[in-house]
Amino acid sequence: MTDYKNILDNIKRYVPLNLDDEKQFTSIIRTTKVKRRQFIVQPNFICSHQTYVLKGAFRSYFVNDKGVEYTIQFAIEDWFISDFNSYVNQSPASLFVEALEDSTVQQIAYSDVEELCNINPKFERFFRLVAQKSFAFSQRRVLSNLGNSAEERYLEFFNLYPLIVQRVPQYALASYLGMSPEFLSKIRKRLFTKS
Amino acid sequence: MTDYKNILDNIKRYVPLNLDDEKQFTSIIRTTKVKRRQFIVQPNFICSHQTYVLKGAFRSYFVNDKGVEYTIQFAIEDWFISDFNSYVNQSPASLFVEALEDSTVQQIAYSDVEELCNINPKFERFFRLVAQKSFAFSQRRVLSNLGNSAEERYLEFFNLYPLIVQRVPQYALASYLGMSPEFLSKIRKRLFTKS
DNA sequence: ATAATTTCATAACCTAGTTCATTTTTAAAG
DNA sequence: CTTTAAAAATGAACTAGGTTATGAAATTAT
Repeated sequence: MTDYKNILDNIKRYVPLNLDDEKQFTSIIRTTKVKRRQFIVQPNFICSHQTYVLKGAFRSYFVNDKGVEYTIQFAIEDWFISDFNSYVNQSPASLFVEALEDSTVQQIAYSDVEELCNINPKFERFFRLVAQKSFAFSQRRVLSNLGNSAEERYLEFFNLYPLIVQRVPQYALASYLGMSPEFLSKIRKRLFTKS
Repeated sequence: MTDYKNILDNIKRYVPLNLDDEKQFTSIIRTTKVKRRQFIVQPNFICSHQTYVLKGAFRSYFVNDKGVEYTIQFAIEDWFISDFNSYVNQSPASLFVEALEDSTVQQIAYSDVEELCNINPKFERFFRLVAQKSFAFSQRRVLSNLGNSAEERYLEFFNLYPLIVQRVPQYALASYLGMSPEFLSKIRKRLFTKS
């Protein structure tokens, strides 16, 4: 008995769906469980699916040649995650996408999505609106990285996503915010003793 | 006698267009000339158009409360530019978009674009693909900012966009790359005297 | 429970990049 | 042309944040 309500509600925030539309969409969903520390995307493999998080938490990250990690995205309930560059170009991934907790996900394959978009413009529209929103969001992150100090970036993130801050390891958050874990620790101490 | 070939070719890199499609699209284009230093988008005004650069150069940037500028994007011939966040949400802009040279642009209004997408799925698809590509690109920039030193970021940009480097003022490039103009000057000297 | 492994905190030292002030060069506008 | 303004170069003093190292706490697995 799989639960499609969450993901359908998510889509309906962008486009109205009737029962046929819903059936079309759910027919391409595959629900899976993923264990903590398991990878759903790995470098050099093509990221063939977009993953919707029904339950759990994930992060995507890049590892450079010196072994340093850079977190690109977190995803908890009701978020999509993937190596988006690999997904849209169907080219080899450069990121890891790893479960931070035991999770349940709903996956949709690239080819199914493209076909669905072809036969039903509502979904074409949905994915356009999502991509546009994602792009606008990413630009805000670029700006935040350019214009804010480490402490300001942490505070901004904390205010936007208090739930994520509590759920992900500190080193992962530091690597998302563009600072060393030691420095994030220092910032937190400073803020804590101040208040 | 306006030239629509460039912008149509640009679209046709993503979706095939027949003569009717082309007419539909060109009917919503408005061509204008913009003088150097003129703004086509300003903070607090809604960014009602997307702008395609037929001839010339632009940059979009944010100015913080201390008056420091942060460049979000450059655009030369065959690029689109706007305050995308303002455009997609039709909310007040936070960026300036300024002509760096005397330019000719082709603009399309938000409402026309949305209507066009409604009546012709080809354009819905085009804008989806562009938004997806833009998002993937922006994520790569985030990663470059996180993982590379100032010199590496400059070299990466130089290799990708040698033409832009030659055309835009150095302080604007520095503010795009996330470093002070003084430091960019130092980097260039270092690289120049080395080779 | 308890051993093993991750994660986090703390501190001393270090450096990439900033800031500020001044000079030189380049480009815009009469 | 020549005047004026904007942009770039240079260098000295400074700092935000990184690096390295070590021990303490939490989690996780046995």
